[in-house]
Amino acid sequence: MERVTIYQVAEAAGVSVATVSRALNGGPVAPETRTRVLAAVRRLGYRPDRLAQGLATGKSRTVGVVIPDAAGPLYGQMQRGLADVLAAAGFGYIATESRRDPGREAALLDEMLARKVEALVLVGSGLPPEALKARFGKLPPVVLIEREGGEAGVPTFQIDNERGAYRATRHLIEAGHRRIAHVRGLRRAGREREAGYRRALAEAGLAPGPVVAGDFSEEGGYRAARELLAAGGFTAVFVANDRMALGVYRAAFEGGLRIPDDLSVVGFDNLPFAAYLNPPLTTLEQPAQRLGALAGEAVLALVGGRPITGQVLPCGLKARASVKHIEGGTV
Amino acid sequence: MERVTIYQVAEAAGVSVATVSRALNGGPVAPETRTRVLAAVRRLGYRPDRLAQGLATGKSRTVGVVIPDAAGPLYGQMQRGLADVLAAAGFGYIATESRRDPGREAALLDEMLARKVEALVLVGSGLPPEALKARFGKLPPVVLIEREGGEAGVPTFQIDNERGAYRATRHLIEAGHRRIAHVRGLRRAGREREAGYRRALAEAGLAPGPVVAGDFSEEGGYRAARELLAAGGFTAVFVANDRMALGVYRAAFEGGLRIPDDLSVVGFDNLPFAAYLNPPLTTLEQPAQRLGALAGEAVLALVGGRPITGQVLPCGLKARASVKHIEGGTV
DNA sequence: CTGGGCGATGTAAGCGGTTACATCGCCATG
DNA sequence: CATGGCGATGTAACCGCTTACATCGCCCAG
Repeated sequence: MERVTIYQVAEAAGVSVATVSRALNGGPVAPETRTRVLAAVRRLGYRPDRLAQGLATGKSRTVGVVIPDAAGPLYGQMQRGLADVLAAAGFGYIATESRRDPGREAALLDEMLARKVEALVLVGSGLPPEALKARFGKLPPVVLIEREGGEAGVPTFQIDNERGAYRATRHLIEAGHRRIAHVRGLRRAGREREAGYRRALAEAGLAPGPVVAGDFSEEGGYRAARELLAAGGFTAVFVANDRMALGVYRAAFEGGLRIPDDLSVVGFDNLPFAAYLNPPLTTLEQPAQRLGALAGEAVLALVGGRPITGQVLPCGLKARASVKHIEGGTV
Repeated sequence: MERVTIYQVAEAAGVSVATVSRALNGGPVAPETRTRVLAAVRRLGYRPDRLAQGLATGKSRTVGVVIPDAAGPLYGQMQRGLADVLAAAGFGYIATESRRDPGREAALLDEMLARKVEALVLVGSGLPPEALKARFGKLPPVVLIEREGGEAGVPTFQIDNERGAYRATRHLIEAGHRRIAHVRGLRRAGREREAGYRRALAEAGLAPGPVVAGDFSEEGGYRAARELLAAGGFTAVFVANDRMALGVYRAAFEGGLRIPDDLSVVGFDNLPFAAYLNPPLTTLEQPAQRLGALAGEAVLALVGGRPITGQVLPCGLKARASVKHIEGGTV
């Protein structure tokens, strides 16, 4: 691969390499010289070597993204938002999965630091920032997405899980439900959604219905729902995510319960399938792509030395047919 | 950030930088010296700068991945397979979405080449290799996943869509169906699946039922199914992917048809929701993670100068309750 | 005893850029 | 007319690492 270097461009344009570099990076160059250089660049097909640039400047124009689990359905959207704003600014990114394994995560970070990433985007659960600081000493700027532990100067972007869950639950209450069960999720999102659920109930003077733990998977939702149905005593259930809601649908069907006539269900995430279930699932939409885009802008700000603060994004209720307005009644 | 360089390690260990480099990279070094160097490395927390290494060796230990659409549900799995084998070999990767936009794709490749990727993994549809060659001249080794145009020396890994579709259709035929409709997908996967469908039918001496075009989305499946149902004349339908199958479920329900009693359905992909639909959807499972892993191994082989050939992976039928065994009858 | 060979190590030249500093005209000013 | 200042450009050092080549002991064979 006969790479074209800046020297060849310099020679072709009849100037020095310094001038070529300046012409390319907006340094002080006579307009006429600049066009000559650019012409040579084009003619030769010159493309600056990012590695060499990085070595010389200490900047790699790369950001590292660490995510617990890339298989999540919303991750794709988030990544898209992030990638777009970064790419527009000429930044590349390297992304990797931590699999929720601290050792693995540390190794990934090590590798990223070796590649001189200019910023780190940490998504979801993982090593707490203090642990990182202890292990790695000085770190490049960090942006957190849906992750705890953002101190001052570490912008955190997240979905308002608590408020979303609150809205979901309120939606059920307003539909006339008085006994509302909950299938809980995992980790922080799970806790926050449960909190919102409880707040809505408390505010309405209602006792929390049965609450059972799930693991965010279809199977987990299914098992949780069976447990719930065995107990009975509720007319609606707020499920911490759509995948589990699917399991709930299944358990309800097997139990001979019709949704929403016998049981109303609200999910969370608004996955693509939600609108096409039978009945269509009422759920909360997460602005995942926007979350990614905001994080990307935060990265750019931080890299540019501008301070920036995080944000909590609301999620919107998608009311569909899985919730029934009732007068009374109990499973 | 006071980076520790190889010079500091050399000084601390009382050797020259060359020796440090050799000790680290398995060059000829006296055992005693090596331990001394490694001790210094540990003590100082030295971490080689990948950029500088890359510049010096011409190798970046990075591979570039281009994918049309990262939001696809199977992409996460594929990426996991790929990332794992790459990471185990000390390779990082930069991934980006082309959005099926040739201009964008070309720009991405340009950026990757500038970063001196040692190999390219091209996923799904995109610029044909000849176009790439014309635009970029010499390219690093390329591995194709689910993409056309692999010539000699360009290993291609793909799912056996045709055979999968054939199996799906056979499954319906064996269940007694004689009039089998098809909701077609897009691009190559769509064409291949349709081909398998037609082959199974032809082989069984059956006429292809109504075939209507879909776009792989729930909505597309829904619309296609409505069109199909308006025509009628079939007892089963093979849908080119699970998401569209969901739309078919919806249309069937709205049309008052019960699945599988009035209509049998087979999908493709085995997305997580498939097993939890009502009824559970019979579909074909794609070994996406394995596909990624194989591609990763191919990259490693190519980078190591070993030739390697592509592979076509079969997909397995997950028989579930959306198909009914029948004696006769027509919608 | 001496020269050759070999393994361990050091020296220094790149890799392809950026950039501090020096140089060089040229023009306005005193 | 000499001088200072300024914009455009060139020179060369440096970023952190790898590696070809030189050097240096040391051991063994002649």
